[in-house]
Amino acid sequence: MNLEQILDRFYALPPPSKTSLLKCITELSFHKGHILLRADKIEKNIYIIKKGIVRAYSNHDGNEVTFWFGMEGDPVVSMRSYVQNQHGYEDIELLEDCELYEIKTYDLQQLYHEDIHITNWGRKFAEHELIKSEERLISLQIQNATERYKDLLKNNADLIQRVQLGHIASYLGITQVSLSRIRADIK
Amino acid sequence: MNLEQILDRFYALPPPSKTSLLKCITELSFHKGHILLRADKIEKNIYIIKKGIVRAYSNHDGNEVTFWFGMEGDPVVSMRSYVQNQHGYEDIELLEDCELYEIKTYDLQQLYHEDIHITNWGRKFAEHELIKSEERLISLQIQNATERYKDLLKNNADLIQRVQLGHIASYLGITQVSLSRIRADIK
DNA sequence: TTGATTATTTAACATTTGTTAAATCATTTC
DNA sequence: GAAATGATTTAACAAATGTTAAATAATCAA
Repeated sequence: MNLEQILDRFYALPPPSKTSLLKCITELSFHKGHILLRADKIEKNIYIIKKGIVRAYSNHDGNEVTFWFGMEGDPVVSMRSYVQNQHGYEDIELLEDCELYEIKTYDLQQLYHEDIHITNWGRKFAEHELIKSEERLISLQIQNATERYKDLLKNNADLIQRVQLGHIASYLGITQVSLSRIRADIK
Repeated sequence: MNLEQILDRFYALPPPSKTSLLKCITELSFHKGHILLRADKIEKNIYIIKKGIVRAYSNHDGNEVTFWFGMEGDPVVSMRSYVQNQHGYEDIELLEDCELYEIKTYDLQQLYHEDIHITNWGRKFAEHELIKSEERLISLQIQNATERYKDLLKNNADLIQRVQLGHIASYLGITQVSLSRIRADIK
């Protein structure tokens, strides 16, 4: 998926606005294991994944809890930095070598006050992320671990291939031992 | 809290823009037990609570799961209707007699394409809701039920006074019996 | 290829949470 | 205020998930 297609997914920008937005964006890449965003920092950039896979995790008295995965086309954002200019709750680690688009938050915020199309793009971007967050919240609350794992198998089969099961288990809110049991049961 | 204060919480609008926005808003009230939004409908309005308390719940093979409470100052929105013009996942029920501000979504969307200040208001509104959703998501995944109940006690003591414990238990993702045990334990 | 390292599964037992039913407490209505 | 209804707690047992440790499988580097 190329950058313009990704940007259009949120909101179709007229060409001059798209040009302005593209000016804030650069490409870069990092190796597997790199920590892209840190919980204790106010992050100055947001990212979109061109290639690769990442996870967001939070430290909870000693053990890491993975609560999000990002893949090709997904935005990678410390929301608290982006929205409230405060440090966030998550570290974000690259689980593969990644190619990323980087957007400087400051430049983007400037455009939000100059170009109503880009403001609407930013609005749709947040709304899009909000829907995803709500859907995940409801699935966490309504489904049990087995159902959530089956959903993941159905909708993100490649994720399970590309990410080690310890992270998947943590994402599902269970231990790795429990996930092994679930996998054995549904065979 | 009056309406202007509530609107300003998301984004401080210049007076002419605020006037435009206020034109889309009317007041109304309903009695306890009224179903304000329905999962199977595309909702045409969004609401802000002036007075009262509501819950969002979803039906999962027979039993209701409460996944959100709204109180004074909170927006009440079927996000899937508002963002994607599709029916949502939740019914919303009034747990007390309520006074509400009603905003016609269609009028608001018009303004999003006419007035950049209102677009920024709408952007901040979504971003604000996104942060709340992410915080809840992380708390659901990181904390156990006892910790979440203690947090609720600390941050929303009045909620526990105003809402019956069956709904609170469901919101915490446990049974009412479990919640009773937790309450007995932490005494 | 082989040995070392890392990831995943399995087993045994402990703890937590769910289920059902009954008991207690609170609220409403006549 | 007594009876009836609804909400909450308690008890006993069942099911699910966690914990620890060992066994197996997969991957990597010399």
